[in-house]
Amino acid sequence: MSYITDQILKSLREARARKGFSQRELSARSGVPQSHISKIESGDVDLRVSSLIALARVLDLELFVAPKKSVPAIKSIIRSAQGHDDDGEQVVPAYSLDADYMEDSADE
Amino acid sequence: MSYITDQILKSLREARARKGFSQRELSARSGVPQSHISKIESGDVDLRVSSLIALARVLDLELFVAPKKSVPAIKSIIRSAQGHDDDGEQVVPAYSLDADYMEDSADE
DNA sequence: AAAATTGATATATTTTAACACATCAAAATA
DNA sequence: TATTTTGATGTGTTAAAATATATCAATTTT
Repeated sequence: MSYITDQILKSLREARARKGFSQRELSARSGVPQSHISKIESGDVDLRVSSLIALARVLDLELFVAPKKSVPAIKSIIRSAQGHDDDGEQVVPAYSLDADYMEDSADE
Repeated sequence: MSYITDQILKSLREARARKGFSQRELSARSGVPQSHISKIESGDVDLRVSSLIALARVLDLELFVAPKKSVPAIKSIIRSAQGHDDDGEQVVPAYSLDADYMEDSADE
């Protein structure tokens, strides 16, 4: 179903979205072809570590290996790192007072 | 020089050592050929993510992606996780009172 | 409405990881 | 010291990642 971890997959997709990169832009910056990025993000390719690192680099992510037992603590750290702004990049605002987009909407 | 991160490489080697597995035993448990493990540990192969995950699994490690800025905190957690025992597996004792091995020794 | 951008998908080719071996010197064990 | 185990290395084969390139429907933008 997916050669890669859900955590990694999710992080890649979200990080790209957060940066506002299209697959083509990420491709240009990382050197990985857009068609390949698409396959990677959909999880149906067993990519090489170098490819993963190349993408992570551009997305300001780092690849790791950690003892299983320290996973919960690490996930908590990651959560807070992405959560509220803190030295962070431009955090896309969930809403904006002077905007006139969003006629109406619901979820997320 | 090395397709993979130093952190990952080091973790793989140390985890195997900690568990007292030979490359052949790790091979048997993970399904990755011994000859390949050797190449991987010496860092001159751009392995696939599935291989890395297979090895990590056996070594009680997990593969991750984290925001660069949270790296220091994570490394600190990892350090303490490997450091002193804490719910940990069998931690190989540095010395033992009723043992008659180790005529003499020094470091580590 | 027209134009541009986006993610997904397809094909053909090249590159290389992964495999199954087998061998070897060095280190550990008997 | 003889034996076993270890990590490293090599060869040939196979499977699949990675590439370049092109296309397409669906959005998004102008």
